Amino acid sequence: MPELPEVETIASGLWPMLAEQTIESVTILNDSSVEGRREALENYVAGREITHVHRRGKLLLMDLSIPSEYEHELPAPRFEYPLQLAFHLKMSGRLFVYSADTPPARHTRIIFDLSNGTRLFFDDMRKFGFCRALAPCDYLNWQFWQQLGPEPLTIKTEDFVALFQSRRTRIKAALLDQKVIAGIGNIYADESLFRAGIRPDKPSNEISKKSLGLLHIKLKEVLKQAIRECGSSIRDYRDAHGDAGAFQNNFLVYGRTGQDCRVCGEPLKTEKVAGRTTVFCETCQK
DNA sequence: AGATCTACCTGGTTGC
DNA sequence: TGCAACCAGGTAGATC
Repeated sequence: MPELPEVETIASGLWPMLAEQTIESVTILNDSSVEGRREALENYVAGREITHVHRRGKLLLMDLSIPSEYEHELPAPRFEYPLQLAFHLKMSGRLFVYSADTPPARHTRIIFDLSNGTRLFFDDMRKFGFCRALAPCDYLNWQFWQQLGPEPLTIKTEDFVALFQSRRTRIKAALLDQKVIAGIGNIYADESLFRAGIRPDKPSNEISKKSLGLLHIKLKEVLKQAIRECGSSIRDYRDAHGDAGAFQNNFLVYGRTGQDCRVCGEPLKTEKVAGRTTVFCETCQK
């Protein structure tokens, strides 16, 4: 289930394989895997070169070249954003590059044929993920993009603290809310709250500035370590090379319900918070 | 405003 | 063994 570190890993793994490639054609095998204007994906993408592959929150973004002879056709504002492909992998989405003769797999939803003869597959067993082609004007109509919160790895700690001091919802719900902060999912919410010693169900505005500052430090530590270890692999996740990550070996709470806390030895508790399975230590988290 | 529930979807696991 | 129920996950939208 790709969160920020997994999407970062996939983006950095894909970029060397996609650099300088032109998308020759797009084949849509499942309609619901396309979000936004289908004709944008069908009509604007073929013939473009992939100029960058990167990440924003949990979105994987591919910048595409806009040949200058077409620039005048693009509605204003023309230059706020590039022409992009945005992928949200949700739980089971994967991106792989295969050789030209590779047929679609059982769960392949979209295929991009590339100029060097390889093809980019967007596979997604559960069909929750999507690909969206965005002309510069399309960002205005995409609520999810417009409301996406700041990046946890670049926001200043004082700003991070302010985000959470002003909300009455439970801290875990706030961490998972992409409008508050981008890129955090169930794994890294639980892991960072444990490391900061904060109960997941504690009202956000009742947590001291000091604790919120510590949460930011621990969140960044966990995200950076996970990126170094190429993400966490549980069930479906694989990176762009089909390889598993290693950060799951560092989980202190996620998926460890009933097992002993690695710090105090008490059994870990589980509870639903914000509708999500949440694991924490009643002794270590206050 | 915030909490809770549902929908979306599939395959693996658990329980009878 | 067979089959039903349940679970995981991120986000949107409805309802209280």
